[in-house]
Amino acid sequence: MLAMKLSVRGEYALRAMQVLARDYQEDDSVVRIQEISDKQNIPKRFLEQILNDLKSAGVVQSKRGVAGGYRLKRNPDQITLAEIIRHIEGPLAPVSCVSEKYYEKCSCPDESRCAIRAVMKELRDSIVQVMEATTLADLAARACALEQQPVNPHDFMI
Amino acid sequence: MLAMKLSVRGEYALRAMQVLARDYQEDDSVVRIQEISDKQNIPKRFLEQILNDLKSAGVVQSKRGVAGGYRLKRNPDQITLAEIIRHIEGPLAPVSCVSEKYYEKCSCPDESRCAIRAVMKELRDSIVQVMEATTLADLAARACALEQQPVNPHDFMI
DNA sequence: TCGAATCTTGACTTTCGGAATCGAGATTGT
DNA sequence: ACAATCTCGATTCCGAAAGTCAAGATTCGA
Repeated sequence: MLAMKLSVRGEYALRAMQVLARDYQEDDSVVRIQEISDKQNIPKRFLEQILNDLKSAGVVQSKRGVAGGYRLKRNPDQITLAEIIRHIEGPLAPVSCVSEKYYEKCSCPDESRCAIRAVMKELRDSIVQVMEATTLADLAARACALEQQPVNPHDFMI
Repeated sequence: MLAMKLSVRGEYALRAMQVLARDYQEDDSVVRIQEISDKQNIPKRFLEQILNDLKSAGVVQSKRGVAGGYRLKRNPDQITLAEIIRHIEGPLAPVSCVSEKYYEKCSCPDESRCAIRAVMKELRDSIVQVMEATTLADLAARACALEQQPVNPHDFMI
């Protein structure tokens, strides 16, 4: 019951893309869906849906048949977390009356003078800031760095 | 279908608290639930629930009977948006594996070395930052300022 | 050419929580 | 006493998220 949470779907998408980012090579090597599913504990059928969405969004491409699988369509440093989440879940804005492209009127009496809306816009900006600034390449790099470290759960216990 | 959205419940809570903040006086004047409901287009019965939650959370207090109603329990500058949302909706973290008080293990293979988690923690921090920095007094002040301005929808069209 | 491994597509089911409603009760001021 | 108000718990309603399924299309290797 988190206030402003990412859906499971969105989380899976990020985790799957992280796998592809780490396996990314210039040639056209692909990763099987089963492998992603195994590595990340994601239900395979569900993952299919997600990868399909990301395919039509132009984030990944696929290869069918026996040696088939998925790969990123662009270099990992050209794909931001914001792009992924926007395709999988929709706008990043916390309320739809501050969304750029998916604006919807809210039920408050005077939106143009709504102070809450002004604050929500600030919030939106700082969310977008983080998500646009982080690319899949960043993610892969951080994952590598973390792997070098000794196991110490408390390092990341917040 | 917003990615990291506030629930309607949370939005109503903020709007209701804004009303109380603007009406706040040192004496113990109260605002009827009906009045809040009217001003903000919030279903009355639903608002009752919300105000009750905020009452047991110590944010508002109530007075029963004919001249009854609600008022803030503390000065508006002592109540942050974070506090309200946390009581109404729960932790502000985008994924529960980065929540301070409501931590839950996630399904990823190695949480202590999860790069996504590290980014989500950053995101969490910037959300918390905005929400803790804003008090109901700020909200009321901004609302006042906005009311002085001429109507110009595009000023706030994002 | 056949068959196995893989992606493709769309529909389907299930589960769950958010949103909203309701009724009966308790309290207070006049 | 009575009317206005808050109080509390139960209940309904609904849609979306999460997960499942079946049949089909494509590719590669034997």
